Amino acid sequence: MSKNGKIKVLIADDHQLVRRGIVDLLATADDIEVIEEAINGAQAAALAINEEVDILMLDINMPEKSGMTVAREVREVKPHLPILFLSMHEEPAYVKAALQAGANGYLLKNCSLEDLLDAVRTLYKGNNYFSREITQLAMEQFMDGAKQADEVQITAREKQILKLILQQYSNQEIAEELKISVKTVEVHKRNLIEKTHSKNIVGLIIWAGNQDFLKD
Amino acid sequence: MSKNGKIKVLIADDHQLVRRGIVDLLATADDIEVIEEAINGAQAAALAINEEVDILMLDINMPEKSGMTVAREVREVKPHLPILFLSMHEEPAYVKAALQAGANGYLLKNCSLEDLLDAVRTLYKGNNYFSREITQLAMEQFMDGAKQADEVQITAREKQILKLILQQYSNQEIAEELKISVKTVEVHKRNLIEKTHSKNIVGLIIWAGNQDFLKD
DNA sequence: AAACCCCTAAGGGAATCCCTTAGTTGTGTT
DNA sequence: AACACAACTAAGGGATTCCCTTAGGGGTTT
Repeated sequence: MSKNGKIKVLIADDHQLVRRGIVDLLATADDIEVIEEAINGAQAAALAINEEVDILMLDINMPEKSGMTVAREVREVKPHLPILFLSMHEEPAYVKAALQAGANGYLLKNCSLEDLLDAVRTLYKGNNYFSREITQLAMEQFMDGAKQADEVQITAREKQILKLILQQYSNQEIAEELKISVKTVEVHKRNLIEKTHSKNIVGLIIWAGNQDFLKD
Repeated sequence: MSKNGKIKVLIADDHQLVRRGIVDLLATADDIEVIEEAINGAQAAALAINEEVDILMLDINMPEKSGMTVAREVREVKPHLPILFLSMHEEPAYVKAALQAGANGYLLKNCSLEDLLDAVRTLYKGNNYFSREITQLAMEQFMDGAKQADEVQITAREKQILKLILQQYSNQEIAEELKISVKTVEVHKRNLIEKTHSKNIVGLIIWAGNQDFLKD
């Protein structure tokens, strides 16, 4: 905490209007102050590591470095700095990725102003804060996740083949590229479709579109 | 214009933080006032039609009704009301869709505060305003668009079939659903793949993922 | 060693892809 | 009215992929 006793917040978001909204809002709280604003991931990581900060508020989609990457980097240097993700996405994939990156909180951008203040204060106390929607989501996943134990595990080979599929390679082209038989390619493809509970390639492609491990 | 001579703005955005940012910003200009805020598309359309408004500021992605739909509806009743789109997306598909819906302006959410004020005043004077990035985009498209004349025109039938494909229907299932021959379904499928310059279904599905006319 | 997963691969029938050809309908043009 | 044109329909036929079954080799876990 700084000399004046306020919670020092670093905001990273590439949208000026969003930053503006947050800054103005936090200004209304006399126990919180925004000390820095970052407009991209690289800047966010640098500031979070070098400056004295109590809370790191991160947008997920940023140029240079994604929020996930920033979080991972900061975690290595300052493992106890609370990181609050602010995102438009409530898809499970995003939330899970954020948690794996070490998030202490995850707020949707359509949250209420009170939620945001609550989140900052809660994180500052060392606790986690997740918005209602995310908590709800986690509960649902937990519920039928107990039965499914899903989570779709893709092997390295399958990932490799999936990437080629997404580049519109035919089975034969994939076979040539990887120097294996067309029949083997068919098997991998089929396994991918089954693992993702798809009915055919279409389902696989749609599923792949919602995965972020392919976008590295 | 209202009695006090200020430009009356209606803001529609489902993210409270974004609305807050815009409202606070516009409050700094003494020739502009925000008279209404809508948190979804349906509300935005109703307010824009029934209230006295000078500028309609629309987010593209909103629950209930998308910004595009709102714009079209408002256009029918008030053809001269300036509509300013505020979006995170600078993909050509979004910008084109906005223009077709009758946009007078298109701003990216990472625009500067001055840009936003400029945009409101320019639209109020009856002119169009597009941010630098969008203008740039339009110029590029215009340049090599002269050669390509692209724009992918999908027929109603093809759209109908594409939606079924995306639901993982097989050719046979589509044929039964639409009461046509499997051979005909194959033709439509093939035409879709060619129109979208895809090599196979995979390309079509990926292309479809970037289209928003399917998400109505 | 047995059980298990991953990668590899083949056989064979069903489905889809890909290319060609073509009839019907509606719409707009001359 | 005659013509052009695009959309929708459909079939034939070879190439490719899908789908299911079976199966061997290599690596890890129990």
